[in-house]
Amino acid sequence: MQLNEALETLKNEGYKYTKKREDILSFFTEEDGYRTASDLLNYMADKYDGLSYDTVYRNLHLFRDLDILESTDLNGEKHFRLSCGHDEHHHHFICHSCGKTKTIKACPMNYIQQDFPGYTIENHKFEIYGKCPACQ
Amino acid sequence: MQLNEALETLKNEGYKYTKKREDILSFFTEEDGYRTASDLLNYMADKYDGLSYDTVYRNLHLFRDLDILESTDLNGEKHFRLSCGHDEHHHHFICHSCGKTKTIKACPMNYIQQDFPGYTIENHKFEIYGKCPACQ
DNA sequence: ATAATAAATCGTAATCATTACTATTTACAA
DNA sequence: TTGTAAATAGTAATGATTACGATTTATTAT
Repeated sequence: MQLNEALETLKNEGYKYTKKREDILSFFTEEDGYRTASDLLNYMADKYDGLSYDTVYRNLHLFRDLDILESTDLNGEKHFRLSCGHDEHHHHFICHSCGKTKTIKACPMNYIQQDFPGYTIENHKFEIYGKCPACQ
Repeated sequence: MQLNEALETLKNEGYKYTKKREDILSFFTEEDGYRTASDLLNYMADKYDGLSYDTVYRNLHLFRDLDILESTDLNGEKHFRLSCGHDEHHHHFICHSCGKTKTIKACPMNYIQQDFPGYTIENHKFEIYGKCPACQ
């Protein structure tokens, strides 16, 4: 997902353009990997004095609802990254040191759907955690 | 993991027996599935007036360190269940309505270890979420 | 261009889960 | 039964997140 594409999505869905929204999106297009609300607050603090929590969280949740961002729970804190929505279904290795990810193409769900008769499967999570080569 | 086995582990590791610890363990042996600290507090409140947060969290973490319990992050809240440590490696379907689990025997890690040269893999998580037959 | 208005943001407080800490109590070993 | 380290109570602090009235701003209609 690119910055322009994300801004386009916002416009198409009837949301207003603000410089803050562009900067939030820039943060995620520049940063490659999972980042927290607090990472974003730090980044934005350089440019804006007294940015509201409300603004940060409202936009993070809006962007996630619009599939511009995706999120995962890590150590009791939500982490966000640019959505991979357009790519084919996959999962992530996540470096617990730098937050960067590597795509896992294999998805175990293909093999085991039939093992759950009577169950409603709503979603699933497959993540590998460790250190990437750069963080060794 | 049974109650007696868990109490035995505590004793062997040099921890003291208390009725509160037994009751906490009973909660998890009676309840089959993932439960939160707050679920446990509710259960214990019936028997103990003014049970301390410290006691609940300290014991939850102790039990997890001793592999009596295992935990997972769900909706920004830690959920605990009896450990499946002795069984062969597996994962869980988790019912988001009642917290009960179903074992998933297949583990995708077997297929993809070799796709991460230069990476240190520390752990992984594979969970399926949905509704179990009883909660439909 | 200007005014109207709905959306976005600010400033701040509230909430929820979790952690921390001192004083007191208790299990257990000598 | 007494000494001691461990466990707990009572409560405050912390960190992430949510909430909300007041104010500002982007966009639409005039």
